Amino acid sequence: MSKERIALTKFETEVMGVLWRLGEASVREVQEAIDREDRPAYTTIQTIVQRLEQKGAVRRTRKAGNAFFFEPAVTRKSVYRRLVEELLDLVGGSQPLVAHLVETGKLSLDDLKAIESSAKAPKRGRK
Amino acid sequence: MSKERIALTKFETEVMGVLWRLGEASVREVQEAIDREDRPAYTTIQTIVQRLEQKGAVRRTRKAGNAFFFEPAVTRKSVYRRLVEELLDLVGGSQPLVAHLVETGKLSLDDLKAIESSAKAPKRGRK
DNA sequence: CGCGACATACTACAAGTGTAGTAGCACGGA
DNA sequence: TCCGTGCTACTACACTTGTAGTATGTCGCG
Repeated sequence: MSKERIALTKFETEVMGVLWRLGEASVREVQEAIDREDRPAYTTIQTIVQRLEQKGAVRRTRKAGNAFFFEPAVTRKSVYRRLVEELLDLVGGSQPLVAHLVETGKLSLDDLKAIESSAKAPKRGRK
Repeated sequence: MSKERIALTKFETEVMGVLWRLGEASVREVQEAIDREDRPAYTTIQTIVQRLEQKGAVRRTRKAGNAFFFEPAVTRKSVYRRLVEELLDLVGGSQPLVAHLVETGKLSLDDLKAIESSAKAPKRGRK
């Protein structure tokens, strides 16, 4: 279920990133996992997590002490898909996008080759 | 000049897209160029153009009749760079991004090859 | 059992964004 | 020259987003 119609903001996506990495985490853990000079306040993270919960992007799992733990309720892939689609609309397709990446040196030809081969190979892993 | 620190919203970027395509346009022309089911009101486009002007992303060129014409004051590339960088931060690099494109079928291996060769070739064209 | 520490739930708020209405001016045709 | 039509300048507004404070609850230690 949930061919998610969910739209996440930049910050929300960042928090999801932590959750995807950790699998499950408390608000405190999320805050500590966020690696930035100017780390947001605990309650800020809390708000974000709450909004994510309302949007159905995370769900509570268990309670330890008086703290809740949360886990992702949407897949990384589905969220990335939205992000990427939005960008593609803006720049006019993936071809131009990748070309831009190569032009600006963000992606080397070797990278491309690497991707090609791993794509050709039966791509083991979660479907 | 202007190693632009400008941040544009989605809609603003869309309007810039029109301007980059047309080179120069009036508000009316921009509105007509926007191809959407639910086309925004004329004054909506006007507001966006005004904000773009304040941000320094467009400038007035001439006046024809009682209407102004505008042209881009920032390059497409510089704007794309920001967009892409933001996305890359979120997804963790261009390699994962392109891999995602290939996986989800947004980009074919042939596309990759095409990009490779055009990148190897001295890339004729507007600089 | 009581207290302190930490968590939660709720509230707040300014800036940014999409969206558009209105008042008034100016250009060009008659 | 006068008028209408279209354009500009200004104003408005609700919703989102990032950011955080406060009040209150509760878990576990001593």
